[in-house]
Amino acid sequence: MAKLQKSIDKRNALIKATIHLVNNSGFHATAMSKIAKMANVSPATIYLYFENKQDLVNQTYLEVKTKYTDFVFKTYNENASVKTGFELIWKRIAEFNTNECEHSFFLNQCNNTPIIDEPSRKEGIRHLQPLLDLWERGKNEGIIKPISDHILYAYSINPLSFLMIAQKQGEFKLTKKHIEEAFITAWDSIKI
Amino acid sequence: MAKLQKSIDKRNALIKATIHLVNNSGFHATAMSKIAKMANVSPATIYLYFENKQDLVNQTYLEVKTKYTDFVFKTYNENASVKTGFELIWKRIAEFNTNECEHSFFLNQCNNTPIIDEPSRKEGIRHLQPLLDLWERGKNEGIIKPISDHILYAYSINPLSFLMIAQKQGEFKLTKKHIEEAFITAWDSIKI
DNA sequence: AAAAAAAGAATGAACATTCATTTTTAAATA
DNA sequence: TATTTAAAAATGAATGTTCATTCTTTTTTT
Repeated sequence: MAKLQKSIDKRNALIKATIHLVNNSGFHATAMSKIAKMANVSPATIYLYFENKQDLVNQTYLEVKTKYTDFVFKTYNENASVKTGFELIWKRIAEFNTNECEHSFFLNQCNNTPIIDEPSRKEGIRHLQPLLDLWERGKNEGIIKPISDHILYAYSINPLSFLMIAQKQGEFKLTKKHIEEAFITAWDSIKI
Repeated sequence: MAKLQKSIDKRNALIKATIHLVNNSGFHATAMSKIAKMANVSPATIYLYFENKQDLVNQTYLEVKTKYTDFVFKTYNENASVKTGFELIWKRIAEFNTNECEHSFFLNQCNNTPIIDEPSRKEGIRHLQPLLDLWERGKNEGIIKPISDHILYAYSINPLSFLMIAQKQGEFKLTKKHIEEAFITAWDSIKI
């Protein structure tokens, strides 16, 4: 194993452990020593890869968010119709929420609590720019309601996060049928 | 001032301080000594009112949740039509989210993170029983989509929480006009 | 003056981070 | 190729701080 690879493996193990522990106990209840143990390194080693605990969580957040964005737009095609384009993106988001539940839950926690530094979180929903552009087009074509992107997001995308959390908490099982119903509901909420 | 009243005042001050500090720093980053200072009591005094920190937060959660539910159904009338009934409840929830932002944010944090004991959180959306009953009626009348209550909630109620958080984070200003647009969107998402 | 409530200081545990050493790596030399 | 060696990486233990909770004393109430 090459030197660089080994380092990356260790860093990845630390990030994975951070996600898991922060998800289940929260930021401040997660001790560096526990993260170290789960990643099979010494606590001191963490500080070779990250400045401090806050830096570790900030970097984890950025990494997960990038992974999310990449996944979501992987299959997107700008030439599709507004509805088809929306469906492509929406279904990928749903897939990410279902299959990468830990990542998804972590992102949510970061977005809804004061875990993360303001600067790291401040970007808002701009990382979904292609979706915002699609909505813009939809508004121009008279297909999408002429309302704030935040409201469009709140009604068509954010509900998936709630369903994912409800599922994690065991209140609810998100089946394929539910996903289909949810998509129709999402579209009904933003279409004219 | 009667003895009992004084105690209640002190307890309320503690709960208020807890909400404020947990909102801005999270549960584990909020020291009992800071809560005490903000409530103008000694740290030791907290333990006359609450068993420990976890108990303080659990009780705060239950109290805020009760306040929320009471507020939301205060103006509700079971005899109204499904759409009117929904509007009555929805608008009250929106009002609570806007006017009692601190309470609302606190509830959200408790629902989306591992702050709260499982038993305290486990109730799910059942505290909104009159709304669930209304939806049941709406489904029977063929007015509301015949889908899971969790999905109905995710699309018609939960978005308000997202908008409230976006507002708190300064990304977005929730105006009266936005509220109207959001209501229409909520109804569009669940009506048949 | 006895009981209840409240206070501030004390205690002990947990934690983030750093320190002093050891182990590993890989380049240089034979 | 085998051996040496200096640098890099990793470690476990130590450090100093913070914090929840408790203890002892003081203040307030009745």
